Amino acid sequence: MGIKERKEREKGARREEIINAAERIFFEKGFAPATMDEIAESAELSKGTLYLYYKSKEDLYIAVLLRGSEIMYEMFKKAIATDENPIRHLFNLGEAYFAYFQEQRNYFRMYYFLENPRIHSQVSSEMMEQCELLDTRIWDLVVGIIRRAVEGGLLRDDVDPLEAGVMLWSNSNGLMRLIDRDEWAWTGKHGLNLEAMLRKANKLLVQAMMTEKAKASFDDLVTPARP
Amino acid sequence: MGIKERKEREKGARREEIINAAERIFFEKGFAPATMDEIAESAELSKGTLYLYYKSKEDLYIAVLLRGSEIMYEMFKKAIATDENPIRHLFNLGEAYFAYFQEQRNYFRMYYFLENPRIHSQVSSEMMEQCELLDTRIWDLVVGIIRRAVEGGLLRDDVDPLEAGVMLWSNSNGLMRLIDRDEWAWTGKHGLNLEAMLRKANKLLVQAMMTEKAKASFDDLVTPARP
Amino acid sequence: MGIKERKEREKGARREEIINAAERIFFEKGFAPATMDEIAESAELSKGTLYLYYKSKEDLYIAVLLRGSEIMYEMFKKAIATDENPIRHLFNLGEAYFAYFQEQRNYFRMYYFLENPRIHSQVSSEMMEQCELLDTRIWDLVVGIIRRAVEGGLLRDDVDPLEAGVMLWSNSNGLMRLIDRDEWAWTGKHGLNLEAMLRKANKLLVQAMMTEKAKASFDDLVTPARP
Amino acid sequence: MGIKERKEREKGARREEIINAAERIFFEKGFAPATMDEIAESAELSKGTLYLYYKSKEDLYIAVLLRGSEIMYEMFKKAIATDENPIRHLFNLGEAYFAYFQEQRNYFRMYYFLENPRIHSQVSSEMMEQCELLDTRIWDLVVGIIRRAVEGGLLRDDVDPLEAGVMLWSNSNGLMRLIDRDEWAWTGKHGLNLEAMLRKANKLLVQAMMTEKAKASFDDLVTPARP
DNA sequence: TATGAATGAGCTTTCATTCAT
DNA sequence: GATGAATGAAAGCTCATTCAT
Repeated sequence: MGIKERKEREKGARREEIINAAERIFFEKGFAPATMDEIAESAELSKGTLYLYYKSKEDLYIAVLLRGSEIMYEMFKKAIATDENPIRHLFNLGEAYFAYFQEQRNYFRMYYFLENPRIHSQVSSEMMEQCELLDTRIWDLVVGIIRRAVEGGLLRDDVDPLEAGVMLWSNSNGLMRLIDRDEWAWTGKHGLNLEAMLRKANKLLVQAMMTEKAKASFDDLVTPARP
Repeated sequence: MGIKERKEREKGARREEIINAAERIFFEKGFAPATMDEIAESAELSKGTLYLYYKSKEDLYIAVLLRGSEIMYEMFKKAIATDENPIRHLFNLGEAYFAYFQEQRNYFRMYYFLENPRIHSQVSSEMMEQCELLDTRIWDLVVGIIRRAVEGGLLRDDVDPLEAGVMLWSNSNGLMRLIDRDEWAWTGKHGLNLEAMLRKANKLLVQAMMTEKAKASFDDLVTPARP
Repeated sequence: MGIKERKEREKGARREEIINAAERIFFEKGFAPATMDEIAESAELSKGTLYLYYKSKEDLYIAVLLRGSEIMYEMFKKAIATDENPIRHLFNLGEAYFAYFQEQRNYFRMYYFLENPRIHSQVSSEMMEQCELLDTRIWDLVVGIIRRAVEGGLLRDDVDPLEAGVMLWSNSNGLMRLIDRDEWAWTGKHGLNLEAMLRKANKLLVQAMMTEKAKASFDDLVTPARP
Repeated sequence: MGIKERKEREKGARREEIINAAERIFFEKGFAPATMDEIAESAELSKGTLYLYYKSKEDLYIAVLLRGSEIMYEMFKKAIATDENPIRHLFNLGEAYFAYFQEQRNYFRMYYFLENPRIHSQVSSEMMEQCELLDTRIWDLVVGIIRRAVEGGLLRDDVDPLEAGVMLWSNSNGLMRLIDRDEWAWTGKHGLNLEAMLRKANKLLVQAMMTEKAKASFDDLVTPARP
C-alpha cells in the first residue's frame, strides 16, 4: 500500500520540479519569449513529459503564478496573526504586500503580465478554479480585517470593506508598477522616494476613512504592539 | 527651395498614413498579434515601405502611442485653459485623464501593454526621445498646476508638487486598469462602482494635501467657476 | 493442465477486449487520428498492455479488420446455405456483399483505408498470414459457386471462375466506394440511383457470362427458391 | 509594361517549380509522410516561400492533383479527336483512361488517396472550384460521347448517358485499384490477366447497352477507323 | 522612393513505443 | 503479466526583416 503513496509523492515531486524549471525561465524571459524547449531542458526532462503534467504553456504559467499567490497568502496570514487592533493589521497587510512586491518581484511581474488576454483564454478550467479559490481566500482575509475595523468603530461606518480594500490595493499597485518599471527615472532624475510615497498615499487613504475617535489615537493604533 | 519643402510635406503625410493604418491594426489586435503585413495592406503600401519610414514594428507601435500622448496633452491643456483656481484645475486634470481613459481607451491600453519589456528594448532612440519630450511637457503642466496650488496657499507647503502629481496619477492608473480589465467582476459580482471610487480616492488624496484654509472652502474651490 | 487452458482462454479474452476497444476508436476516427492512448483508455488497460498483445498500432488495425472479414465470411456462407442453383447463389453472394457494405460500413471503410501503403508495410507477418487465410477461405467460397455454375452449364465454359469472381467483386467495389464517398453528389445533383446501378452492372456482367440456355431461363434461375 | 508581364510570368514559373517539387515528394511518399521541409528543399526554396504560393500542404497536394486531371483531360480530348463513331470513341476513352492509369500511375494514386477526408476538408475554396471545373469538363466530354451514341442509335435509348459513364468508370476503377495494389498476387499467384479482364468487363457492359443493330456490326464499330 | 518576393528561425503540441518496476 | 511514466522526433505554419530591382 506504500507503493501507491510513494508514486503519488513522486508525481507531486515531479510537478514541483517542472514548476521550478518553468519558474526559472518565466522569471527570466516572461511568457511569450520563454519556450517549452528551454523549460524542458532546465527541468532535465523531455518536452513530452512537460505536457504529461501540464496541459499547455499557459497552464504552466498559471501554475507558477499560483505558487506566488500562495506565498502572498502566507505572508498576509502571518501579517495578521497577532493580537493587534484591526487598523494595525491593515497597515501590516500593506507592509506585507510591499514586502511581497520587493521580495517576490518576479511573481508580482508575472501576475501583471497576465493581463495579456491571450494567456487568460487558454488556461484550463482546473487552473482557473484554483486561481479563483486562492484569490477569494486572499480577499476574504483583507476584507475581514477592514470589516473588523469598521465594526470596532475605527473606520467610519459608511466605509464599504470591499471598496476600501480595492481602493488601497489598486493605489498600491499603481505605485508599485511605477517603482517596478521606472524607479530609476523618478528616483534618479527627480529625487522622488516612491516607496515612501506609497506608504504615505495609503496612510492618507486610511486616515480619510477613520473615525474621528480613531484618528485621535492614530499613533497608538499604528504603533507595533510590542516595540 | 519649394521642392524640398514639398518633399518634406509628402514624407510627413506618408508617415501619417502609415500611423493611421498601424493604429487601426494595433487597436484591433494589440501588439504581438498584429502583423506588418496587415498594417501594410491597411496602409495600401508595401511592407518594404513601412520599413522605409519606421525602423521596426516596435517603433511603429510607439509612434501610435505618441499620438495618444499628444491627444492627452491637448486634453490636459484645455482642462486648465480657464481662469479657475489651481485646485479646480487639479480636479479638471483628473477629469481630463478619466475622459482620456474613457474616450481614448485604445491608447490607454496600448500604453499599458507597453510594459512588455520586449517592446521597450527594441525602440529606437529617436522615438524614445520624442516620448520623453512629450512626457516632460505633460508632467510640467501637471506639476505647474500643483505648484501654483501650493504657492497660492491651497495645498500645504510641505507638498512636493511632483510627488503629489505622481501619487494622484498612479492612484488613478491603479483603478483604471481595474476598470479596464475587470470591471464586470467588481461591478457585477460585488456591486462596486469603480468610477466613483476613483473619484473618491483622488479627492481624499487631494483633501489630505490641502491647507486647513483651503479645506474650509473646499466646495467653493471645486465648484465650476461659472455654471 | 487446466491451468494452461485457463490462461489461454484469458489471454484470448483479453485480446478480444482490446479489439473491441480498438474497433470503437478506429470506427470513430479512422487510422491516423486514433491514438493508442484512446484505445487503452477505452479498453480500460494501460498502453503498455496493448503492446503486450499486439505488436503495433497497425497490427491492431488489421486485427479489427480481420473481424470484419470474419463477419463477411459468415454472411457469405449463410447466403449460399440453401439448396438453390449456383446462379441464384451468385446473386445471393452479391446481395450479401452489398448487405455487408451497408450494415458493416465501418469495416468496409477500414478495409479501403488500408490502401495507405504505410499501414501495409508495418503489419506483422502473423497478421498477414491470418489475413491471407481468411481471404482464401472467402475466395474459395466465391470461386466454388462460380465453378459449380460453369459445371452445371449455367455459365459459359470459357468462363474462368476466379476471373469472373474478381470481375464482379471489383466492379462492386468501384461503385460501392462511389456510394460511400460521393453518393450525395451523384444521387442528389444528378439523380442517379447508384445502388440500382450496382445491381444492374453486376447483372449485366453475369448475364454476359451465362450460357444461352441459362439466359433463356434467367427469371427462373434468379427467383428465390421459396417465396 | 513588359515588366509587369515578366513578373507575372516569373510568378507562374515559380508556382510551377513548387508543384514540380511537391510532385516529386508526394509521388514518393504520399500525403501524410511528405513534409513541407522536404518539398521546400526539393524546390530549393525556403519553407516560407511555399506558403507564399500555396495556402497549405493540402492545397499543394490538390495543385499537383489538378495537373494530373489536366493531363487526363488532354488525353481524353485527343482520344475522341477523330471522326470515328461514338462507340469507337467510347472505347477510345476507356483506352485513354487505362493509358492514364498506366502512364500516370502516380497521379492516379494521388487521386485515390485523396479519399482521406482530412485532406478534403482543408482545401481552399479556390482550389476546390478548379477541381470541380476540371471534373465537370471531363464528365461533360464522357457523357457527350455516350449521348451521341444513344442519339445515333448505337446504344439503347433507355440508356442514361451519365449513368452509363459512371458505371463504366467505377467498374474500371475497381479493377485498376486491384491492379495497382495487388497485381502481383492475382497475376503471379493465380495467373489472371487483370488488364485483359478490365477490357473484357467494360466491353461486356458496353455490349449490354448496345442496340441489336449496333451489336450486329460490333466489329465494324470498334475497329479503328484507319488501320 | 517603392516594391514585394524571399527568407529561415522559431514554436507548441502530439504520439507510438519502450522499459524499469 | 501489467503498468504508466518518459521519451524525442516530427511537423505545419508564421512573420519581422531584408534586398535586388
